[in-house]
Amino acid sequence: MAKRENSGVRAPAKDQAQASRQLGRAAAVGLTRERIVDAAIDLIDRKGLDALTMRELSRQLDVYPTAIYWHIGGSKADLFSDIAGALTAGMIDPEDTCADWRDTLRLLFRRFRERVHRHPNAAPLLGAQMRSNGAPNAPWVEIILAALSQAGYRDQAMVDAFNALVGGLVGFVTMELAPGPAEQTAEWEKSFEVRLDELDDERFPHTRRALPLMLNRAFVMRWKNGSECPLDTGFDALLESLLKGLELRAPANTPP
Amino acid sequence: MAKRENSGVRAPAKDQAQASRQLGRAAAVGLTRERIVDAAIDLIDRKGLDALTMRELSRQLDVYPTAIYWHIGGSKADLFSDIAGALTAGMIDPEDTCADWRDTLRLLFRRFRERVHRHPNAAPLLGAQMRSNGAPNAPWVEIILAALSQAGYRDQAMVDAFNALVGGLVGFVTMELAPGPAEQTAEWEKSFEVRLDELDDERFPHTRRALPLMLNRAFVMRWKNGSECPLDTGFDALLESLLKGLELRAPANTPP
DNA sequence: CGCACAATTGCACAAAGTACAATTAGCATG
DNA sequence: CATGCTAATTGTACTTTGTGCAATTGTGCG
Repeated sequence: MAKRENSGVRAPAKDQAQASRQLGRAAAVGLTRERIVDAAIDLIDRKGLDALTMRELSRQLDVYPTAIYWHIGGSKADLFSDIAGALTAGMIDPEDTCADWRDTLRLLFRRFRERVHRHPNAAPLLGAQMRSNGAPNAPWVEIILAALSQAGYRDQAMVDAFNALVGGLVGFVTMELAPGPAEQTAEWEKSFEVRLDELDDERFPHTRRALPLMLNRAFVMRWKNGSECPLDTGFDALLESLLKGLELRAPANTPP
Repeated sequence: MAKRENSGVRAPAKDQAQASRQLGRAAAVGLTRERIVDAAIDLIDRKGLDALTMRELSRQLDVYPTAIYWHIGGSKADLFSDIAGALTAGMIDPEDTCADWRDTLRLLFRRFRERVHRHPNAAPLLGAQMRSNGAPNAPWVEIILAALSQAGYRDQAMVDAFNALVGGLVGFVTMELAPGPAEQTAEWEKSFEVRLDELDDERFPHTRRALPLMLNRAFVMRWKNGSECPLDTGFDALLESLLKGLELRAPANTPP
């Protein structure tokens, strides 16, 4: 089932520069893939990813749910794809390269993280979509590869380094913004502090010592979302350590 | 709504060492949190995360859906929590430490990845659950912190390094195993190769060159799942680079 | 003017999460 | 052995969601 064959009537082309002709409220004509995706992102930002239902989305657009399907094609998954595409589109422009490959990568991934943090509720989509939007021509792929080439990487080692960078850094952000089991606050914090006191000083000395610094500021030790409590310095540590490591492990060393 | 107050009858204690007394098929007595979670994991392994519905699960257990609720408490999210807990439980035993802190971390994260790869369909749960299962006493937290201490890290720098390690490596595995927009194969591969030929050699020279090595072996350039096409060497590159970087950026250097 | 097609309405259904009351099973106690 | 009390489960029923499909309207072109 769900075989998406090119059956007769297809969704309109993506680049229809539709005349947004004057419309009273949102009646007969408007409703583009773009408008749908924008509304979807807005909805996700305001009410969370779970609140994005076809019906609610259609309500926002003042249309019937099935009208949306006509534009985005088959299924809700397609909408997700479009959303992920819209969020990553134009994230990087190919001219943003520095003399030093390290600076190029810093710029690239810092900007990526900053952009994702602007839509924290949509983060799960991005992480999931990292498996092939089918865009081998993404400009940032070329940028990363060029930087790695400059660092002295070739062939398989270059691909490995690429995966290390993308998987590690994008993965970090995905986890940082990962949604949790919904709502818990006061009662939860309480039970956490209780377990804190139960911490065996013999078996967990380091954990015990570091705990004040880790509460809500480290993975597994937090109950707040990464958008409320960002892990800025952790991300920097990952980025800088990774760059340092890549530099030293490069087949041809290039001192700063 | 969904306020989970301690209202009267609660779910049974987690440690009920229930006598699994002899039961014909699965009628009156059996049905433990443990049995439910096991069946859920089995279902996820066989049919994917989306196939885990309360109704299907209840069918597997030969019970009514609501019987499950009685055991796991309130909602499906709680079941997810339990599953994530069961998957990570006993992953590491506290005695697994090596003389060199680098070896300790290698052992820890390699084993983590291996364990997650045994249940690839459940990977999204793990990533999401990395935000506080409410387990500050997880043995592996202590192990990591101890290793970092051995490496010369203290206080905030230690926490940052902790986040870098966990976020980067766990994030990598999460992304590696991220599920995609379901089914696409032949038709897809075709359109991918077409875009390959369209790749502008002027603008994307590195991408073009590396492409044969990257097809299904690099993020964004693959359509297969990470369980079909694991990114082994990429993970190793991340792990080793990160360790190298952490070593060199440690407040107090410790040569190998 | 009318016809083909783009865009949307309106309905309808199956599947899923889960609340709620009724019922049974199992054990401790009088 | 009857009698409760609570643990465990059965039935039922309601709501929300994704989505298929036929009917309907709007719109530009010959």
